[in-house]
Amino acid sequence: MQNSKAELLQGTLDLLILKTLNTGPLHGYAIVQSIQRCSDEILAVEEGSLYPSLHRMEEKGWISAQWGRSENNRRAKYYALTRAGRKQLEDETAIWERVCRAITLVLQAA
Amino acid sequence: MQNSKAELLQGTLDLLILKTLNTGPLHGYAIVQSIQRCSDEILAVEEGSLYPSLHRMEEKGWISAQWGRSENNRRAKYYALTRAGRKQLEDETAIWERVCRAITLVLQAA
DNA sequence: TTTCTCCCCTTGACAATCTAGGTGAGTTCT
DNA sequence: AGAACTCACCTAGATTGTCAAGGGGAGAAA
Repeated sequence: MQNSKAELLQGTLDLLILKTLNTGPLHGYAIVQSIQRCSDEILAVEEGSLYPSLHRMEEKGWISAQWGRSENNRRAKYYALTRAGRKQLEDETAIWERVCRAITLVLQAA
Repeated sequence: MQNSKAELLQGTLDLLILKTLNTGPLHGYAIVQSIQRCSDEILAVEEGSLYPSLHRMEEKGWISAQWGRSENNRRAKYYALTRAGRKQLEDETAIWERVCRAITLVLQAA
């Protein structure tokens, strides 16, 4: 419960990463920047959250990793969605929409 | 990550409870039912989550408790929003809307 | 009197995130 | 050439919130 600093909703990080990778492979550092940019600088993913999440999802087979070189000529690990990952992205998106709608309903109750 | 069973988004329980109490004092059992009903049976609050949350918020001064009798003539602890609780409700509602919008933005990105 | 529902509670496990570090390689500045 | 900075990776430990799984008592209903 920080003051007004941007935090993640627990449980949404995997979804955000999967979605970010949906447009093509990216390395970790770029994923953070992409999420931050796409969210209007509201969401800030800490590296201490990012890498454990990436490793979890790789283990589960949702993403695959491959070493390469970044645009800045630095060694970087590129992550790509697998078929299972695309399925997971669909599922989690549906769950998010469902729960988000439910919460909104409660907040709009008389 | 259950199959399709309704879960809470971590971090939203306090908000849901505060909002539910906004219309008037309720006892714990009734809070659960109210959230469930208002959310179209999507959100199910476990008692093992509810009571710790209520006690946390009482400790923080957002709600106050008072023993009474339920509609069914049973002893029940009624919780009511305090002034600080109303403020907290406002704040958390704003944060939710902000973060919810941010996530939606990411999910809608090309 | 047995059973059911209502209503309260706690303990321990678990999962996700954050804090706070650390590494190394390439680039830029002085 | 050396220093400082950025990019990009990583991990250990603490913290937090939720869930699972219990338990108890009192009123109502069978």
